[in-house]
Amino acid sequence: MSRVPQHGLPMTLSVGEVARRSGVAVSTLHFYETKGLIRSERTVGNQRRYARAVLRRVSFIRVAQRVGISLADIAAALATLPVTAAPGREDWARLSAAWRAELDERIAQLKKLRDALDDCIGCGCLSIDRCRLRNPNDRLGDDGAGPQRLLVKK
Amino acid sequence: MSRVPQHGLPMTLSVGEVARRSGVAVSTLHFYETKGLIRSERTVGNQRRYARAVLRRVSFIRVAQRVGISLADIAAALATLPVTAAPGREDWARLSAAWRAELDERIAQLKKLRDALDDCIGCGCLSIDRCRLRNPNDRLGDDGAGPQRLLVKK
DNA sequence: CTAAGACCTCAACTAAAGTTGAGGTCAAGA
DNA sequence: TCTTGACCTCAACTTTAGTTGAGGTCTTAG
Repeated sequence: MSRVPQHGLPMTLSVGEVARRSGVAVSTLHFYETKGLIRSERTVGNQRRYARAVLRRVSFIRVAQRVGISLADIAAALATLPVTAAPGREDWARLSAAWRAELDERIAQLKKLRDALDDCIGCGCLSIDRCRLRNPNDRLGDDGAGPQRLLVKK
Repeated sequence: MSRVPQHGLPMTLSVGEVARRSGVAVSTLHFYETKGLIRSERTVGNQRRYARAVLRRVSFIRVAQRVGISLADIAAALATLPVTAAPGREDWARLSAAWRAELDERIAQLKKLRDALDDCIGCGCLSIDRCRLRNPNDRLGDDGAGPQRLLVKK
């Protein structure tokens, strides 16, 4: 594979190795690189070589995506990491904490939604215009004058 | 606005009325129609007229989208509704129950993720290759031979 | 009757997140 | 040396969920 120092860990990883270890496609790694989410050095032969830390970044990216955060936002968060060598535990912890807040919010939203749905199942009220699922701010039903507000805020 | 029978409710809604009441853009309603998510009759002058029930459908669509369900899946669910006039409460209730299951699953996933993150904040382990957040199946860390499995299953 | 505002269609455009392919280089084993 | 598999770049294509605009019709209040 690659030249390995005395002990057993290759110093750098090729794009294929990163792909295999992280589970994302090579093309995706290229893509992430164009988006500034990850970085690589090049060999004399112009091939990418990644520091092992890239695996952490990729993991972070996938986890964050899974929570529904856009690559742009993820890039912004990653940009707050020191560009210098290796981010410390506090760096990751800070980001983790930020994601945790995101997560908490999303969970809370989903729960509210689910509880509303529960009510709806009982009463069939998804078909009732004043349903609080549709109109969570307790505004009056859809025959009122104003525009109806939906949960979706986009 | 439109000709209204004795009592006060317009029988049908124009696209603009639906847009105002549902909070989605006219172009979006057109778009939903091309995707078969909603249906309309036409006036002699070729303008769309919607049954009031369309508001329910649109609400349902937005709520489902908010939960992260694709329009295609929503369309499939809506397709199980009777094409005949007005879906009854049981119809909506059935769909609601289905969504509830979806929701429950998503909430559970997010919670698992959050709990893992909690651990990570304590130990900074997002930077540690064996982190269970990255490797939830308790496979061994990233120096093992095989590909690393991520949470993201896509 | 006429002007304004709502509506119509259709095509083109956008953005996100990648994937696919063509055409060419690099590295390593037989 | 030769060939195979991994890499490289760059452009084009894909899907989802819409939005925007051009060019034209309807409807309604004044």
